[in-house]
Amino acid sequence: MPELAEVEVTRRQLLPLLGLTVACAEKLSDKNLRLPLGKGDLGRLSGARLDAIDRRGKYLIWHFLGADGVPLEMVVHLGMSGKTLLDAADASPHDHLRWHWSQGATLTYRDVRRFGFVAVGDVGLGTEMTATMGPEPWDETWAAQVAAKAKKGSRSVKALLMDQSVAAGLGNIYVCEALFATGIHPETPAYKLKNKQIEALHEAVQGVLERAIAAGGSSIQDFKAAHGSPGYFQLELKVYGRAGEGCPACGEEIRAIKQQGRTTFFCARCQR
DNA sequence: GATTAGACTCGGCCTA
DNA sequence: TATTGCCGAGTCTAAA
Repeated sequence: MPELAEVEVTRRQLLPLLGLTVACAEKLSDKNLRLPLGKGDLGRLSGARLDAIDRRGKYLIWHFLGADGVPLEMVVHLGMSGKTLLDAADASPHDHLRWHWSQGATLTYRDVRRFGFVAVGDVGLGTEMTATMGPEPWDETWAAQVAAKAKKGSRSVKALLMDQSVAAGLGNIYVCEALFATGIHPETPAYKLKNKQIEALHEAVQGVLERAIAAGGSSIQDFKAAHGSPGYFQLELKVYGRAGEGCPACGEEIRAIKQQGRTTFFCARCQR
């Protein structure tokens, strides 16, 4: 559940926990996540009341008031395959952490590949961990900030947008989709982009993410019935994962290439 | 030409 | 073989 849209959907799904207190938090697995939890980190959460959950890029920042009256923070990154499950209906060998809350609720952190992590610390941990991150998609200065970085380097627009210090929250799927929506070839050197193109990219990024969040949100409604993963699979992706299919705009075959070790999907006729 | 800082790419982390 | 992400190591490049 990796890119900004999925993280935001996850955040909204977790809001019912606000105001609840952690009875205890436990480790379910000996295996470390990307960052190992410090000894006693989970213990600090016992008796802590959850006051807010914020998102910055793909990071979730949880604000607690500790049992001793001192505020603390928990930072969660879902990596490639991390999920947070409220009152998980099943168990998995990939369940790593569980929080037991007042009023009987439980939250499970499940992560097959373990590229994600959970960290607990003092106030400011979340800010510290996201200090070098670029603007959020709904930041009015997004285009200006991205343009400044685009003019500096020599790399492709795809690589530029994938860089979290340039623009927060974008990943492989939504970068491919936003480039398709604006008709920009993914291998275009970033410094060649016109300001108008970057402004168009900003609009496309917002549109794609808004639709993805809406799709994820609506899929939560019928989640029980669907018994499937919300998000991508219900979202109408125009090019991502569609190599060999016809472009929805012109019918040209959608191509897949590798950039920075990641697959890029695009239409060579629509994107130049 | 040699040095250096910053930009950039790539492999590895994991599992199915 | 593939993969929604990220970071550190190593390489490249522009500038002084």
